[in-house]
Amino acid sequence: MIILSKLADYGVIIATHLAAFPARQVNATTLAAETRLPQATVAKVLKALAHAGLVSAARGATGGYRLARPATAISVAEVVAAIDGDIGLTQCSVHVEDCARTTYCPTRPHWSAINRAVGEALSAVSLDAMLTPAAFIRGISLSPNPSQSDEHRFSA
Amino acid sequence: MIILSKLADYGVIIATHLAAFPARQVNATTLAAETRLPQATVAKVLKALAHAGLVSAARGATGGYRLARPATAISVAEVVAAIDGDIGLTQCSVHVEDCARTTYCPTRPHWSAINRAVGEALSAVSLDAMLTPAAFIRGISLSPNPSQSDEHRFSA
DNA sequence: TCTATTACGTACCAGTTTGGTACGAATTGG
DNA sequence: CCAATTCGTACCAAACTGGTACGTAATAGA
Repeated sequence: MIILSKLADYGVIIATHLAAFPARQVNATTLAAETRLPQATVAKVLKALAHAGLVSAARGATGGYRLARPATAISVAEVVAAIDGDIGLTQCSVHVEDCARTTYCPTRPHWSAINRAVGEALSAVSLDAMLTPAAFIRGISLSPNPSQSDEHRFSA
Repeated sequence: MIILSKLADYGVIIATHLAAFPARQVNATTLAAETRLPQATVAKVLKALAHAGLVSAARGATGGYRLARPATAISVAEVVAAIDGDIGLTQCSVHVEDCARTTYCPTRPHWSAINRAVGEALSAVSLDAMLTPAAFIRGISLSPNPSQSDEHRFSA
């Protein structure tokens, strides 16, 4: 199962790329080329980020985007939420009223604890941290071919 | 955004329900009625759980399903993985080879730490724990209308 | 001040995945 | 031998995601 949508993944890549050059104002086309992402999709992601106030947009001939706040003050959770909406484990976590089993479902109250753990994991990492070498976060190999490591896959 | 698929959510509900009556062998139709879930969907979920070895299926006239292991020895993560597959934050977490940006994408190594946090959050909760009152896990209100609480929603 | 260039923002369309259903094959107890 | 029950496969519909195209707004230069 994949937790993050492609767009949310792109959003983190784009935001991190912006964080790498804080003072620069860059347009969507250039950003797309530098990140190797489709131009139109990048524009769509940037729009969502701008709407959430994470990046500021300047129009006109010399316009472009830049981060609205320092990279240390923007968490991955914010970027993901800007694109995919609030984070919730189950349907009833986000739309409580839609669940017909509200009165007797025994499992529902327990999701909140797991929900919180996920949210905190995403909130704990800032864009700035995404730029630092991975080794600073955990003992992750920086080998050229990280697929040798099992770190990226979680198996029960 | 919703992290768990509906089927995975159903899977936890069904597995928890089975855990509530450990010795009983029950068929899919009865299980569907008791959980208020569509019969055909329950059968599909049970098939996935049986395939993963979490429940044992008995065929024939007096057949049915039961947990293959004690409820304390089955984690929510296993149930989810049985239905939705391995847990991964991003596409490249599960299918590393599919990512064309492998060589220069700076964000990828960092996902593993978040991945691990999510996996541990799901692994830490057993089916047995899902049956105990929520208050034992965190200070969650047990009021008849839990929607009054904000615990279920995570906002950045 | 006008015009042309540049880029943002919105609306629309196609593909894929997920959720749900129905039918047939196999197995066991009476 | 028959009936009941489950497993397994194949199929269909709906929702969502991803991608594209077009219109609108703003600025720089003349």
